[in-house]
Formats: sequence, structure tokens, C-alpha cells
Amino acid sequence: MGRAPCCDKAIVKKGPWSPEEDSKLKEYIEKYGTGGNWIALPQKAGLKRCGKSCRLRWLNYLRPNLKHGEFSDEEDRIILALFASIGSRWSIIAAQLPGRTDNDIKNYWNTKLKKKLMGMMIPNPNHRIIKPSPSSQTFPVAVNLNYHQNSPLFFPSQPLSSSLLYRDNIYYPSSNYTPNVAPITTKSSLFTSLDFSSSPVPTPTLLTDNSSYRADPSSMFQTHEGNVANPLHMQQYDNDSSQMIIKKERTDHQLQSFLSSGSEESYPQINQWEDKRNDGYYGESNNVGSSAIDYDLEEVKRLIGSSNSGCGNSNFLSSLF
DNA sequence: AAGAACCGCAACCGCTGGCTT
DNA sequence: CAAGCCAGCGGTTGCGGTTCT
Repeated sequence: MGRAPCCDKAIVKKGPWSPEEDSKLKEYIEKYGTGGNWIALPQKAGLKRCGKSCRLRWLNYLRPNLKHGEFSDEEDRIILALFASIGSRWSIIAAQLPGRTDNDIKNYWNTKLKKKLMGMMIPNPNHRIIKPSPSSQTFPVAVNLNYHQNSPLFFPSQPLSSSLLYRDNIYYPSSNYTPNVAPITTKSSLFTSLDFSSSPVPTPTLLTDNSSYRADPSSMFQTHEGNVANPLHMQQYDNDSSQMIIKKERTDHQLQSFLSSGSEESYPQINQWEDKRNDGYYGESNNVGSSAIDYDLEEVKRLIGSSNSGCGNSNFLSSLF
């Protein structure tokens, strides 16, 4: 049954790589490639390392065309936008940034970008909040971003697998999908453009009707069970009007549990809610009267600070865009 | 000047889905 | 079909360098 063990953990070397090991690995891979088998590679290359370790060293450090050093504002924007959209899927985010590795981006996010973001989250009087009427238990919110049509925000370079789409609750239209990252046209830095008051990016408009939601059900990606992706985090790119349209429907109760969970364990709650919603029941809320962006700043900071998974973060960040 | 605290990054760990036997 | 391996991924840790007190 099965295969032989990948390596003898008693004899493999661990810890930092020496220049000699690096050159051995590099020379071997440049000469023979990985052969699709990392486990056998270290022995063939004359290295006392685990295949896993070789793979990591190659991908994160030795691979050609890797970029090291400072991240540009443009890269910051892409990371933030994708993080807001898909959470901490570092490999997918890395795929949008040529020369950057998932590990690089993950480290950058954890050490710098997250702090930058925390620093920029200052209350802005121009960031309008529309509260739902007390009689309503739901408050559909459409954020019309009016981004330039070439903006890479929210768009991965490759179509995502159906399982990923299901997992992320993201909706991508199947037709006219233009996945490539295009140059960012805004001249402003990341954080000035996130500051709605000073940015050339128009202030998001919070709508209270469904007029901007023009999803074509026939083009929706479907989950394994045949349900459409969760509308809690549904995004649609409208080619005709060059506008990104985000549709959110949620109750405070669901939002709060989603934000505070900070982990993927929250998804069952959401799916449960979705099921109820499909039955015409929108869940219960004893806390009607505030919206996603109505949480006080300290609470939001606490959530971001305490969450590593990014799921809660992504929801909040989505509200920023 | 020296120790403490902090920071950034490379590497490791553990999990998961897919594949092989 | 079950058991077990593998590649890939995200989270975490450890350590060297830097800054602070």
C-alpha cells in the first residue's frame, strides 16, 4: 500500500541553507529540472535535505526572476485588493505579482502592510454611512466603485477553480472575463486612494435598492451542490459600464458573527443563512440599526489584530473599497 | 556600552486534496 | 476501496539584525 516514506527525518539536515547547498540545488534544477518529484531530488542532487525543504528553498529563494526588496505602492494595492476579495490565499495573490512568492507576500502582510492599514484607518467624515430603517431586518448595500475599467482590483489572473470559487464565495461572470492585471492608472499612493476624501477614486456610493445588481443567473458559477455562490460576498464586473458592482446582503447578526469569527469555521453559519435566505427568511437580528462600516474603529482594529485567517479582514476590507 | 525589546524574514510544521498502490 | 504518500498551501516559529532604553 502507498509509497515509500519521502525521507528519513533522522538524517535530513534542517535550518538555514549554506551557499554550497544553494548552488548544488540550483545547478541540479537548472540542469535537470525538478522532474516533478521533489522527494527524489535531494538525493540525486547530493543534498541531505528533505524534498519539501528543497522545494521551499527553490520556490522562495533560488528560483530565477525573483524580486527581492521593497514592495511598490502598486503591489500594495494589488495585495490589499485581493486580500479584501479572497482573503489570505497567498499563492493566488502571489500569482498576480510576478517575481513575488507567497511566502514573501505573507511576511510582508504580517509585518508591514497590516500595520500600514491599521495606521490609515482613521475616521473619515466623508465616509457616509446609511443606516437601514428600523423596520427592516435586511439592508442590501451595493457599492458602486466606478473604478477605471483596467483596474486590477479583485481580478485574479487566472480563472479560479470551482472549488475555490465555492470556498471563497466569490462570483465571477463567465463571459467577457478579462483576467489579466493591467497597470494601475491612479497616480495616488495606495493609502491616499483609499482615503475617500482625497482620492481620485470616486467616493463609493451606498445604494439602498437593487438597481445596480444585474447578475445573470445563467452565468453564475455554482457550488458543488448546485447553489450559486454566497451573496454575502458577491462581486460582479460589469463590462458595459466599466464598473465593479458589489452586492452585499446581510443582517447585523450575521455580520457580527462573521467578523468576529475570523476563521473559515464561520462559513457554515453563512451557508446556513444563505439557505434561510433562499427560503425567503433572512435570519433574525436583534441589533438592527448599524451597518458593516458602522462598527467603531477600535472594534475593527481589534478584529483585524486578532484575526490571522483573513476571512473577517476581507469582509471589512471589502467595505473599505 | 549593554541588555531588552522589537522587527523582518527564512524555514519549519501541520493540514488538505489528489493521487498511487 | 482503503491505506498511505505527495505537492502545495497557510500558519507559526526561530533567529539574526536593528532600535530602544
